[in-house]
Amino acid sequence: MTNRTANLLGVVALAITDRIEDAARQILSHTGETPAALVIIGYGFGPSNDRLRRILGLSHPGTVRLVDRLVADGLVERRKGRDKREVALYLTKRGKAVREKFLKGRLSAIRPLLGALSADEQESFAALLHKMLASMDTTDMERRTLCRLCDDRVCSNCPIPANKPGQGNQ
Amino acid sequence: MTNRTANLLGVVALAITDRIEDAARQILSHTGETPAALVIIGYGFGPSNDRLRRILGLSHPGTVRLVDRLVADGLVERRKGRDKREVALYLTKRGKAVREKFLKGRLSAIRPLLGALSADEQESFAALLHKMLASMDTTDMERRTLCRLCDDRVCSNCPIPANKPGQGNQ
DNA sequence: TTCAATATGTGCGGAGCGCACATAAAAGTA
DNA sequence: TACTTTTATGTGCGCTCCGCACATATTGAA
Repeated sequence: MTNRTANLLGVVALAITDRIEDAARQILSHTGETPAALVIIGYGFGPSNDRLRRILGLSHPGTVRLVDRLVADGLVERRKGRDKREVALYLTKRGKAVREKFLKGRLSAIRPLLGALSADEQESFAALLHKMLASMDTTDMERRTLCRLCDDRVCSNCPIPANKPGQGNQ
Repeated sequence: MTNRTANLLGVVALAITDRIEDAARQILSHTGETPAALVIIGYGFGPSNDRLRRILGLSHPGTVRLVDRLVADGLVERRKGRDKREVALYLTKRGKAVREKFLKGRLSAIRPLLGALSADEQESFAALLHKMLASMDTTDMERRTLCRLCDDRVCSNCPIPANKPGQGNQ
């Protein structure tokens, strides 16, 4: 009964995204793709507006306005990019702190659900999740989109590495 | 490494809700809690505005406007409730068809991810999900909120039954 | 009968986003 | 070099979804 399993997975997914959104709301004053933007920019490679847009899956103007809000909140700063056209986005000190808080909050929102499983069960569970993710055939950009809320420091042996050799850091 | 597992689960949850939202967008002309409203009302017990509100986790005015949109689209009709105050919400024929389409689309959005697992693995996976959900201690209303997108026809042995004996159907 | 509780609805505004358009810079082409 | 296309950013405008404050009608309780 794949459908039964699919339905259960749907419930867990909904429960978790609800919880993560709640956590984000308590930390940030903005919702939508704001936390994702914070995570992506926080990798420190200075993404352009356009690069950020592709990862978040937003329209271009939507991304500009999102960055506007982050700048207004003092979380992000626009620096000069490689071109005179491009901007390069970086987190401010405060932005880094908020990002940190969100990543912690996200894991804290998820962890309780795993508490019901024994250590062994958690291992099997992780292996199954890993297998599911590894089997998705996605483009490089889609992988970054999937991982737009990830805390990469706890993601050892990432099943969907967006960084292929020779591509640099993001 | 609970955090690693939590992170993996977060990615899968995000992937699935993204896919479900995409599916919903192709079927409905509205987003947000609209699909959930359709599913809940579709159980046919004629929920009041206020009851719907509590399940969806929206404000009261937000719910009124949501129902307004559904009525305008010809998916929902407001009938007389038990009081002269209450309304009783029911799906129209078209509403039922759209609900059906959404539920199918939702499962279709989730299923591919399970395709990577063998039948045995799916069984174990379902058991683990079941255990996680069963362990959550939630109120009756929170359970309905969790299950607000569920297709209850494929959910045999529900880990979080919102219907306790003697409570009727929803 | 008076007052609180319950249920619905409205006026208004804000957040988040997309479309159409404008502008600047870089890259390609004649 | 001059012209055109592509790339990257930003603006004007409006839409959707939603919440707060407020208004109204009905029910129940004192």
